[in-house]
Amino acid sequence: MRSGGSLLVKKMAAFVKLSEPELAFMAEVQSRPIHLPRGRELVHEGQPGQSAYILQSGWGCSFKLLPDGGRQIITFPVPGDCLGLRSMLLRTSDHAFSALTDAVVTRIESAHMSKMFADYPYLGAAILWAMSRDEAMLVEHLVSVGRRSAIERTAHFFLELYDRLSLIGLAHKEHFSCPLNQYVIADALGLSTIHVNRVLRQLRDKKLMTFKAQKIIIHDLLAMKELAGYESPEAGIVVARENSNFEASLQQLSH
Amino acid sequence: MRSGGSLLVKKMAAFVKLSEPELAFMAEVQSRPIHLPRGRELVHEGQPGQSAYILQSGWGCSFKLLPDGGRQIITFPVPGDCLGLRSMLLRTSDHAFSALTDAVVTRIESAHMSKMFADYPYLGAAILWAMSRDEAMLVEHLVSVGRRSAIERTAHFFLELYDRLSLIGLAHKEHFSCPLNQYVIADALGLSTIHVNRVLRQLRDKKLMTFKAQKIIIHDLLAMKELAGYESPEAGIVVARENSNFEASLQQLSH
DNA sequence: CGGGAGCTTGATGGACCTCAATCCCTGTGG
DNA sequence: CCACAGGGATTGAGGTCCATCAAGCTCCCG
Repeated sequence: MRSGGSLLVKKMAAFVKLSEPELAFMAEVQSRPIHLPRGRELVHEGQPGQSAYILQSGWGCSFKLLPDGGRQIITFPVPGDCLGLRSMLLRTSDHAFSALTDAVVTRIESAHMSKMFADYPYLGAAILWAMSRDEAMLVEHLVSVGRRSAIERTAHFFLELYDRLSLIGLAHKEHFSCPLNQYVIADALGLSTIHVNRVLRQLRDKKLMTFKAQKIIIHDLLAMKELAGYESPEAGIVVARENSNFEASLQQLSH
Repeated sequence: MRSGGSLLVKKMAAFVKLSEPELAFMAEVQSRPIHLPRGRELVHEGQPGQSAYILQSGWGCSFKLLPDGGRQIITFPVPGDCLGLRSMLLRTSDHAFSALTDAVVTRIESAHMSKMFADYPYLGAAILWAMSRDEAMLVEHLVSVGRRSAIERTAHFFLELYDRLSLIGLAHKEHFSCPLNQYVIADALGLSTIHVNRVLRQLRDKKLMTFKAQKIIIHDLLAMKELAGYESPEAGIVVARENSNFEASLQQLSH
């Protein structure tokens, strides 16, 4: 796998094809790999002066804690995802990030990030696209928690995960490995652990999907989508490149 | 009120002080005002080829509909807020926007938006800051719906609204006008109308706040925050300007 | 063999939803 | 000036979904 950003680049390539210098730049701006043991908190809520990170391998979760000890998981970053882009602009991080498995990240200094916007506008556009995509997922998550029943919500969650992992080549046919336990799933979906367990059994009984031994098998993709009201995200738009300025890249997006 | 963007500029000024040319640019890129009658849908879900808009006056809601007829309201844009920034980058809008009162918006073409990033990096940074701020509110919304009880959630919602309106000068002391009805509040908070009504009565009985005749009066701000577990957002960071490139603006943010 | 992490199942209760009805206010038209 | 309609707020009764409490299970690892 070539140097620059590996899985992130793979994901971004669904949006815009990157040139050799851009790939080189992506490789150059990343710190050497930082290894996180399972359970390590990389970013704390309220921590000031953040950099951004790229998750290279392993899974994590970003979350907020409540005064009563409750926890809401915002998203589960998987390899190729960016962390903390938002906290670069807000002064402090508004949420925490913690590794769910042993993981590897690389850091990107905010100075490099701004150089990227200035000198490699296509990269900047691609990052904005990735941010928008994440935000769209966040919206969908809100819809789930606000308006979908426990079983719809759970089905929707795994379908989304399936699509995300497919994009970076970590899902094969209708199965993929998933190192989450029922506790963290509950905290993501706004349910109790026990109810998550019951819902998973329902899904199994309905022969829709099975979650066992860190493996997800989707038995009936169509019926799952039907149940969850799931719509696949738009396929990526590979932007044709005629010149390399940011203006053009955004303009093309709107046509 | 001077030309360029009025309330949006006022909001952005909490982040970075804008120069005369920047203000002029902001004024120039906006279309003439578009008047929307109450109830008009400006953007439909799935509509392709979006522009961004600035809401100049009136209130609206952005939302997603579900197959079963349910609706999840994502946010209530108020004057000075941007609409549809995200849908400029994703090919289609992932949610709808509808005017809740008679409203006025101006449009910004995506070509202008890219020119802004290229030629007025401070403006670009300010827009990214505004996007990040919106996303942080979205996260907080998710936390509310996922993990807070109905009364906490409701209290939190009005406190956030209070802070947002204060920022643009639309709240005075502890009261502000609020053209929402219990139906839309329910759809935002993931509750039924009836339950919203009961919760509002509880808040009234506890002498925390009153919602009557389109007016919110917060009687006990401290107790409200205590109940909701509410934290005010960081005060804006007014970035000192030494030069006008994007790199510097981002660098300064991280210190 | 013991212990711990995670999964599973049952019983009970509560928060919130649904259905149904009434009330209030405002605008409208005869 | 009053009747009426309609949007919105309010209240009650009953039911459901999901949380909480409590226990037992399985598997892995020391």
